[in-house]
Amino acid sequence: MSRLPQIIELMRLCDASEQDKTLIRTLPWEIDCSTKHRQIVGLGATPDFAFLLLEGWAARFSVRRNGTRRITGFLLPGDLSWIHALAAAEMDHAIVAVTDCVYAKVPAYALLQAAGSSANVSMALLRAKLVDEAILRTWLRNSEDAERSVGHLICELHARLKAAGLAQGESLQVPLTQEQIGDALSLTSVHTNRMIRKLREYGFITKRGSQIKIVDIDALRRFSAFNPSYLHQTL
Amino acid sequence: MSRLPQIIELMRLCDASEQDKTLIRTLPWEIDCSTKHRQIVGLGATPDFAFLLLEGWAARFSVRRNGTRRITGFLLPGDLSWIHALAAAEMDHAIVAVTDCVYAKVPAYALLQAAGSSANVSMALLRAKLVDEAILRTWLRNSEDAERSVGHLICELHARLKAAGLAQGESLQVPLTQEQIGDALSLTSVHTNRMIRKLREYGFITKRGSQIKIVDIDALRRFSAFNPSYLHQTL
DNA sequence: CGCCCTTTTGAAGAAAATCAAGGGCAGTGG
DNA sequence: CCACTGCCCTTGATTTTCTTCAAAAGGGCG
Repeated sequence: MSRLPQIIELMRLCDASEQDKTLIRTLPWEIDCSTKHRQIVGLGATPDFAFLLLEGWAARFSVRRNGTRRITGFLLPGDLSWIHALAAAEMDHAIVAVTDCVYAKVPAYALLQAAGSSANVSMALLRAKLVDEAILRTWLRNSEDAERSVGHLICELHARLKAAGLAQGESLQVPLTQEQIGDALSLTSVHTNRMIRKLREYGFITKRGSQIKIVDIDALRRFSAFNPSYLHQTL
Repeated sequence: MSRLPQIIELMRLCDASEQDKTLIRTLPWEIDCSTKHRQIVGLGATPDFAFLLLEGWAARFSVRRNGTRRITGFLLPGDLSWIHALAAAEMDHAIVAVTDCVYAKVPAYALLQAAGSSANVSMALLRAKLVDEAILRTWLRNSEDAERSVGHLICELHARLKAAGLAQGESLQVPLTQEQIGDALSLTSVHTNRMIRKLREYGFITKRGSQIKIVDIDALRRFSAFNPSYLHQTL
């Protein structure tokens, strides 16, 4: 399983010199996996490893006191979660497998050392964090209108999957239930369903099972006020 | 104006050695100020300096296409904004002065260099970022109920002001209009007003002008599901 | 086939937005 | 010193959006 070096997110984000690439390639790691719905990193845990998702989807997940859930972010293949590990801090949320997942665990000390010895590597981590933060801000900003929120999420997932080489053209595989989409947007599953139907009625998307096809991406992006620049994709 | 070294956020966040302290103290900086409502860092700008707020309040600010605003974070005295500068990235939002402000601009290259030469300094930046992110996540999670959201924001501001030595006991000065609070919580000013009234009626707070007194902080925190641990305050 | 999970639809109710109009207060200028 | 002005807060009435409750209809898999 020598896939890690090929897909590691870091390389997408820095002008890695050969030296940096070697540094990343020689990071120690350990492959692990999780079945659907299992918690990968628990609330309150202090992980001693950075977490690189290789296959499957995961979500950052909180439970409110009243029992409702809130998803505060999706992790797609290639995404890295490292800040709690490097800062030796307790998780303020959990990471849960949305589908069966395969992931690599990179020891925090090793990543810290790599970052300390290469400005490019720490810059790459920084840029990844910038994007994480921009996504969170965008989720906050989006709470404008339910149909646009759903549209925006589809645009975000499409752009991120495409950058990771996981979307064919304007089609994407979204292994989320409408309840999970609702948990991410603070909508009920019933209302989420109606908003998705509206997007279909408007002619923005078609859908077969979990396969979504964006019919007119420019129109959907305009409708949802989606501007991909905040994702800082260097494609 | 040699206040910078005393209040710099970094020192609160790392076990700074004498060497680190010297490193921080000798950072170059430039004092600047802004009047109320003026934009300090614009959308789309690529700031070449980190921004340390010394006096006054500022807000991270986006405008939706329909003209409504969204505040995605408040900057209080002692808060540092650096990631866009260090990553040389365009701002995906603006920073606006809520009140008249005094702030220090620390050149990005100097901060980058300091972080590169001290693991403690970069760890401090990391921990500050962890808190920023946790606050964003918490704002997302809070969209549960308007009265609790207002209560939670009051608790957050109180905890942060207290940590910065800017709150006397359970009283705090909040120089925000109800419209701005609404912009931060995605509520209209009318509804924000009603929710604040409810908090008063419930006996959680009293208010005279912009001075808020929390009558029973444990009760308000319980009501609003506020748990200060995500702020990682080391007090 | 039958079961469970998810999607879909309907109807009623709650939460928040919108529209509209006063009222308080601080600052300004006559 | 008082009227005027602008900004913000406050309250009421109405409408929209979203939730809640309920039930039926796929759809994949043992």
